[in-house]
Amino acid sequence: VAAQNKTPTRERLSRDTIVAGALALADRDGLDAVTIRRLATDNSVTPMALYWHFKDKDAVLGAIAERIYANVAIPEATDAPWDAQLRSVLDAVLAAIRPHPLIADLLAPRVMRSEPGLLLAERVIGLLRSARFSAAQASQTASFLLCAIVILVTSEPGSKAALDGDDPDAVHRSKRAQLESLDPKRFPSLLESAEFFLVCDDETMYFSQGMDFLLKGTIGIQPA
Amino acid sequence: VAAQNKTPTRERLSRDTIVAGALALADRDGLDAVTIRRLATDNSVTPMALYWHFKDKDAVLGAIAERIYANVAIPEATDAPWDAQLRSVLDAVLAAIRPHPLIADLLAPRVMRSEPGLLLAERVIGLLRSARFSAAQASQTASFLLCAIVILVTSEPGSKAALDGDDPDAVHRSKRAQLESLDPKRFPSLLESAEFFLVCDDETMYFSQGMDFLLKGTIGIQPA
DNA sequence: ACCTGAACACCGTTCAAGT
DNA sequence: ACCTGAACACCGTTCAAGT
Repeated sequence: VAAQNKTPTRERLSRDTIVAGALALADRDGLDAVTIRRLATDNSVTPMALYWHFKDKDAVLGAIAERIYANVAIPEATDAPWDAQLRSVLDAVLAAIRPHPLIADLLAPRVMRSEPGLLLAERVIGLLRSARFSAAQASQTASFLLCAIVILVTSEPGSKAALDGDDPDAVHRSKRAQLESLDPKRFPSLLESAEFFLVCDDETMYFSQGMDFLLKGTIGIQPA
Repeated sequence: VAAQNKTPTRERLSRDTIVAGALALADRDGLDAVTIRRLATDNSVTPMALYWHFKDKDAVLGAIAERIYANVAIPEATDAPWDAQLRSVLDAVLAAIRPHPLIADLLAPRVMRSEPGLLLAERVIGLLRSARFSAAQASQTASFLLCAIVILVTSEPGSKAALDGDDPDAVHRSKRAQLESLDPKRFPSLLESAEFFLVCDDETMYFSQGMDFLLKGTIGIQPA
């Protein structure tokens, strides 16, 4: 039952191998599976060994987040309009987060806690400032935008993130049953849309619409 | 150190008193403080007593979420334009969630898992359908909107939600120190906006702008 | 119906000690 | 520098038993 994903010939423990293993584990079994003791056994080591490489569990989680933010391919600044540049930055963030729906929640609170995340924020704030956003508006909008991309990923219908339980099919069926048993008089619109809470018919559409929303919202509150 | 908030003359254990206590505890000390064993001692009872009233811990958390969604004063349907009505519905959601920044994360994944949450979704979907959104668009936009309000609350700068640690002042100071030690060459915009990540100068402004964003975004993706 | 006692299989973390 | 052993103070949950 327990999958061993360690290298059979283990040299040494390192921050990098710990984080890589933790990320893979979280992507497969969810964040709850990431435990100090589990990481230890996966690396054929004692739990306390991890405390030499990381201050505590939170530091491990922080390192996972940092690794993902470091993976964002922030596009170079161009002379394109600010909103087009913003769009491409947000697209890059989405591309980096999408492969990790199960750990997306980890990311939102940690943007401002790692260099790569701060660089991302710097870029977004800069673009907003160039669009005449005040310092306060820019910082608030920037952090909202980054969090919003996270919820776009986590709340994609039918994604693994929604099905927190162990058996995805069972969760799916029970949700469907619950939705279809609703009173049609009280929940007419919900029943019409029920299936779209369970599966995403068109992922590309879903995400491009989400990004459109974020862009339109940002443009909508742009100071005159 | 341990605050006892039980009624000295304890009659009986009930779902309602358990949930009320859990909510108060979470609002004060955060979600991590909400533990079966803590709730038990707060109610002068054995941990296992709770398992008669709730299936498991998740059911307790679900009941907390339901209680908050039940508190949303959904405004009556009027003949006002759909976007004005949407705005007032979202305002009602915000008003219900704002007092509970520390448990806001609990709410997003649980909208569709309680009657009051489903009623809310029904209402929002209905409004979007009346604005010619497709069934898929409407359901996706509705759940995004509800989650977005949550992140508006949780990511309010300087709110208790951001300061997860025990000592809020210490966290605040360390964050400020970290931000101000950034290289001005690489993080010019961030440094300009630094203080707005730490405190919110104008809460009313922050939330009204956030709601404007959500409305503009929704209108922006409205089908032609 | 409502609650307790004892027990199980987990956690994160500290501290002293080993090499 | 890098890791182990033993121990502490917690968790959620089950299961049989009490009233």
